[in-house]
Parts: sequence; C-alpha cells; structure tokens
Amino acid sequence: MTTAPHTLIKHALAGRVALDTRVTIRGWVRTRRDSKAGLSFINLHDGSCFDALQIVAPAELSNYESEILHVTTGCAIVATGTLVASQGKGQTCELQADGVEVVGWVDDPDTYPVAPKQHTFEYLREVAHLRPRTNTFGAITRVRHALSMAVHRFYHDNDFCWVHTPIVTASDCEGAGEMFRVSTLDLANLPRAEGGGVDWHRDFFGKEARLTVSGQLNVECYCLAMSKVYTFGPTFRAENSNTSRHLAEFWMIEPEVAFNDLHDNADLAEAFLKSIFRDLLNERGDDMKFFADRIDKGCIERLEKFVEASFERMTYTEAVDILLRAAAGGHKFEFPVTWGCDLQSEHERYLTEQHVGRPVVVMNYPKDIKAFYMRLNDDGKTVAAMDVLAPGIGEIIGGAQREERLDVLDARIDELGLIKDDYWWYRDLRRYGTVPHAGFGLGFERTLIYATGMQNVRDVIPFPRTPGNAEF
RNA sequence: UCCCCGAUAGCUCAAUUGGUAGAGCGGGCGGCUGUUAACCGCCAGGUUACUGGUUCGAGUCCAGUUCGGGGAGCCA
Repeated sequence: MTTAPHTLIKHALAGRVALDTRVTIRGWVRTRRDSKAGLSFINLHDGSCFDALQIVAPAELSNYESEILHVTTGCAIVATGTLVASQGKGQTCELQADGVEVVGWVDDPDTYPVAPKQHTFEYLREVAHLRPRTNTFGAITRVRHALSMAVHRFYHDNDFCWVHTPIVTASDCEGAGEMFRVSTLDLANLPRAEGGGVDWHRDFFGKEARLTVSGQLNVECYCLAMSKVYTFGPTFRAENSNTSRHLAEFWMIEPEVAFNDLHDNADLAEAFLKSIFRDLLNERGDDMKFFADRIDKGCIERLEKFVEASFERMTYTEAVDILLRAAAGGHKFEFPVTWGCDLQSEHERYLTEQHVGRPVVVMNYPKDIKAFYMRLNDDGKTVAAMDVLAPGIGEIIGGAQREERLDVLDARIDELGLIKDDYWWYRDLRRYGTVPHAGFGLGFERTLIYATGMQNVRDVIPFPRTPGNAEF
C-alpha cells in the first residue's frame, strides 16, 4: 500500500510549507459556505491541531455542482491545490483547490449527530464514537496525548524504568476496592467444588482471577531491584461510584523509589506534576487557549501559577487544627472534625480551595484510616501517608512511604485481620534486602480535568466506563 | 448505594392557574455575498422517555420504571 504524499494541517498553518506550493490535505469537513461569486469555502480538520484549514473550492471544479455543493458537516475529503495567502479575514493562508475528492459521504445529513454548534457533554457521551470530531474532544485528545508523553519523558529523563505490571491478578490482596472478576467459566453451568462453592481450579488460571486495582504491590518488587520505577496503565474498580471524579476503568501513574522517605516522595510528586504541566503549556498552547476561552477561563493562569509556586505541606494533625479553627470561627461543616477521623470532601475542599488556594500535601495520617502497607511512624499513631489535594478535584494523588520492617508489617497485617500467606511474596521483599521506599498513585483523568477545567472525568477519556455503561 | 433535580423536533431550549405543540441552530429548496457561529425567504421534521392513574380535557397533577445531571460515601 502506498500513501499519497500529503500535508498535515498543522504544518500548513504553521508555515512549514511555503506559500504557493502544491499540497494535498486530507480530513473531515466542519462547515461549508457557498458564494455565488463561484466558489465554496470548506473548513477542514484533520486532528493535527486545533485550527481548521479553509479550502477554497472554485465552481470550475468538474464535480462542483454534482458533489461540492452537497458536501455537509462530517464528510471526508481529499483536497489538492496551492497553499496561498488568504484574501479573506480570519486566516492567514488557505488552500486554493484544483481538485476535491469526496472520499466519504455523510449518509443522512439531517440526523448527523455532531452539528457545528454547541452540544452538551451529556449528549456527546451518547455519541462517543463521533465526539472526537468536535473542537472540545479534539483538544482533549491532543492534551491527553501530550500529558501522557510528558509523563514518560519526565520519568525517562530521571532514570526511571516503566514497568508493565499485570492487568489480571490472581492475588486477592490488593487491598481497597471491589474488583472485577476475570473468568472463562460458563456462568450458566458453574463447576462445583465439594462444599457446593464454585470450583475455581477449573477456571482459566486455576484460581480466582480479577482485574487489578493497583500496580503498586507488583511494582514494589521491581523497585527493590531497579531503584526507580513507575507504572502507567489502566486500572479497574468495581465500586458503584457515580460521581464526576470516578470511572470503573481509569488510568493511573504509580512511581516507586527505593531509599526514598515520605518527604522525598512529596518532592517527587511536586517535581513530577510541575514538569508535565510545564510541558503541556509549552506544547499545546492552541488547545489550552481554547479551554481558557470556552471551558474554564482561569485554566492557563492556574497552571502557570502551579509550576511556579511551591506546594503547601502540612501534617494531618495541622490540617485538623486548621479545620477546627475554621469551625470555631463559624465555618459550617456538615461532618464534625476530630483527630482520627478521615477527612471528608468538604474538609479537603476547605483546605485546598479556601485555606491554601492551591494544591496542598497532607502527610502523616492516623494509621487506623490508612492501608496496612504504609510505614508506621515513631509516634505509633500515624503512618507516613500523603495525599495531594487540588482545588476543584480533591484527592489527585495518594501515596506513602512503605513499611519496610517485616515485624511491623506483620503486626499490621495481624491487626487488620488479614491473612499473612496471601502476602507471601510481598513479605519476601522485607526478608531479602529490604530498604525504605516510597511511591504514590496519580489519577490521570483527574489530572486532565485539573489541567483543562473540564468538570467530569467521563469527558477526558475516549470511552468512559461507569456503572451501567460500557457502550462503545 | 443514599439525597436532590431533570427528560418536549436531529441538537439547544420555550409552552401562563391543567385548555389547539413553539423558536433558534442543524437539514432540504431558493435568493444574496471572498465567505468564515454568514445573512434573507420558504419547506420538512413530534406517540412531549416508558407504564399506569386522576380529569370533560395532561407536556403540565399523582405513582412506578428507565436514563441523565448535581451532591454524598468509596477512592485515583
């Protein structure tokens, strides 16, 4: 198969193609306007940048009457001609076409779901297969890509290894969250064990298997060999969560660094977030300008401040004091604050939005509200956990220094009524060359809504999976 | 899962105390114009989410269901 030489619209618009040279442009029609002066204007997108290229189609084209005048939004065309300075306002250059081939027609223009107008995001979710053709989802797609590449660039440049932790896991010890089962058994005819329960030995993996809720336990193994590692992949939670911040399938980034303590961990989180946002501002100015114009006025300024200012850091105990003072000063909280309680959304929002006004790292939570693998502090009451809270989102990062002492880890496992044997390989890490280490998890979709000002994680992932919805 | 709100043309929304179903955009046709959210005229387009109830009469009131949104919990 040969590919006809063609030009991306971003290169044509950026001046990488000299004026008065012949080019071929391929893409999808956004709008068509006819002039009785004997020409039509076609706005064409190809996804390579935010802006469209204007195609000037003269009436002399052999298919002008028969085809060009019937082109509607969504048609796919290949236009060949000369890139020229525009005679009109609104664009610097345009394609003076001498040939326009309609490659793909729109069957029924009357009901084409994506009109060149404002649609609600709720509606566009119902046409998720066509929403990438809108300005907003084109911009989101490019921003998502740019941030993904920035993530890999940051870790690569800082000597991390990207570790592909498994999606399917047979260890039922990943901790928090309901998990999706993975099975090839016939649900209508399950093999039974002697007690009447399902005989999982007959299943594909010979035991119960599920989709991962975190790559952390696996990536710790590689951390204690490669020193600096991270995961970046899909994660699954079968929670019945119906909010603008939860998905059943989402992408998470989990770095893990040997010999790091909690403060190193917070330093890493800060340097990491600043790096990817700096890259985003540098690379996707066109899309970020769109988000600032149409979605969230302050999104660029917010990121610019973010990469300049240092993170506010406080302990859980300090956070509780701040909240108690706020309550005493008349601020109404639905849930009362006491030392030992988990921070509610309203508490996190107060801290990050009102008290600090930017992201804040809260560290050293009471051990009773955190996971077993978090390192017990010397006070015996708190663990070396940290949450990064962001305005408008809440928890964007959750992390900790891990418990590297086997006796302390075992005591925690016992305390929580967990079964030691289930964690045999995780415990082995503490028997063979254990070292202090720390890491965190960053929700990628939450990062995207923070960066763009979009309000729902369902609108920053191509095909959102939520309770009751796996269409497309 | 809990609380609150909503569902009317392809899309975004109107419709008075219950009394003939409307507009803009999009689409078709025509006019005008180097146009650009173009503009002007005409036309087409509806089982008012679904099921049942109250009523002479229901888009409107009541009950249930489905789907969607906001908030909460869980968390990233």
